[in-house]
Amino acid sequence: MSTKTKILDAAEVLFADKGFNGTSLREITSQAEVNLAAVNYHFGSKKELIKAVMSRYMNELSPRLESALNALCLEEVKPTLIEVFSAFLEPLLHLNSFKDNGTSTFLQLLGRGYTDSQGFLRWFLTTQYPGVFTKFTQAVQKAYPELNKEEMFWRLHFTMGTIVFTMSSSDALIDIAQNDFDRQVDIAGVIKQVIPYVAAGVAAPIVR
Amino acid sequence: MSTKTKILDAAEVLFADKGFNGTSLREITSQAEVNLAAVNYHFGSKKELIKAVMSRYMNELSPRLESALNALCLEEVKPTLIEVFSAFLEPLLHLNSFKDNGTSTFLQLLGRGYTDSQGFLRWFLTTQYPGVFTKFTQAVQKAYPELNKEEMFWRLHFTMGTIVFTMSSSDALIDIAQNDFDRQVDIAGVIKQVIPYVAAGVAAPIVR
DNA sequence: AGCTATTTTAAACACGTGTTTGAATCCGGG
DNA sequence: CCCGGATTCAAACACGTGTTTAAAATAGCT
Repeated sequence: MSTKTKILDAAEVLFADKGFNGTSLREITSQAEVNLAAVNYHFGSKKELIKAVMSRYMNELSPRLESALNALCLEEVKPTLIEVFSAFLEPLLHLNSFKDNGTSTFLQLLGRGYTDSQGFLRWFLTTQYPGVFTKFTQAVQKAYPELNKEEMFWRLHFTMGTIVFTMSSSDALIDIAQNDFDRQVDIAGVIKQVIPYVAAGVAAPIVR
Repeated sequence: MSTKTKILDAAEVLFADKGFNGTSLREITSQAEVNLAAVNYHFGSKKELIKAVMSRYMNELSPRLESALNALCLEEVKPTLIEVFSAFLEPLLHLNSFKDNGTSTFLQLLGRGYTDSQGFLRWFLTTQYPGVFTKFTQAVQKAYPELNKEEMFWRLHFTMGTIVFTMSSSDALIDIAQNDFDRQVDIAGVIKQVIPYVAAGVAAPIVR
């Protein structure tokens, strides 16, 4: 396995667990069993490494997600919000076959990216992968046309928050749930629980 | 104004903006115009300062919140979920008269506390202020008794995520909203938008 | 094999961090 | 007034950070 890959593999789990600022290059390189300088040699800087970690996942996810949402937009029948959000399920779970715990890791990274480092990652994602966002809002608009632009803006950000925040602490939550309710829970189970929640939230009656 | 207060005042806005790990004691003390060593003298350590910042808000918030939720539990009529979540409104907005931008700052701090520093703040809050959590779950249980313990666990955490995450990036979101929709938005407006969302989410049909 | 470009390595650099120290200063009560 | 505890202050400490350097090792090609 190449040094680059070893670094990316080690970095993504540490970043997901302890945040970008909370993870040092020395932790990453010793976990990856490579020299400290290798990060700057192969990636240039820590910031570029962060982008590379995210890109590896986004390049796997975004084509599948875009085409799933696209299919929804092209159908002649109006989709339900449940269908819109369910369109995320297959692409997200596919990350598990792309990498062990891929879904969970990616969602945790997404959560980190929103809060760490003053949202530079939000800028990175929206500028580098704009297609996902536009397709998504199109799909929601089609499912729930009564929602005006501003209401949709807020509800989609609430949804983003629900998903991202839940997933960024999903490991801890799953632990608690398994202890308290004595029941096997995995990331797919959490996602299936969250879909009705966000769908109902977006579909909430409009107050004006 | 006492040195202790000057430190707390400077620390809370920096913590809210850049996170706990992302804010250095030197930033805090120079903003507060006090000597660097004052933090360790008055609070002992940075960790204790974080706790002190949160406690100042929680001591203001928690009695009002508990009594509002308590009132809801004691009524003989079953409350709606909207009413349960609206119980948060007055206590939260009261923080604005306690301090400039108090509501926004506190919610941002809460968001930071969940993601920064591996959730030691979550431990701090749940152990130091358990009343809020138990009263809250009691109120929700009364409003929606069909929800079993496990489903409620997840939906309350989804709700927590929505609130906390939205608020931790509320400044950025409010900026975007004001530019894109040419409309004045404040933190109270965001809270009023989020209440129907989370109420609908918690009230979503149960899938078993 | 021999040469070149790529990669790895250990060491150092410059800086930022939280914390501690001990002297200087302030302030209230006898 | 003057003493003594509380507070402030500049300085230093010990350590961790991302990055850079230049030499050593490796790999690939003719």
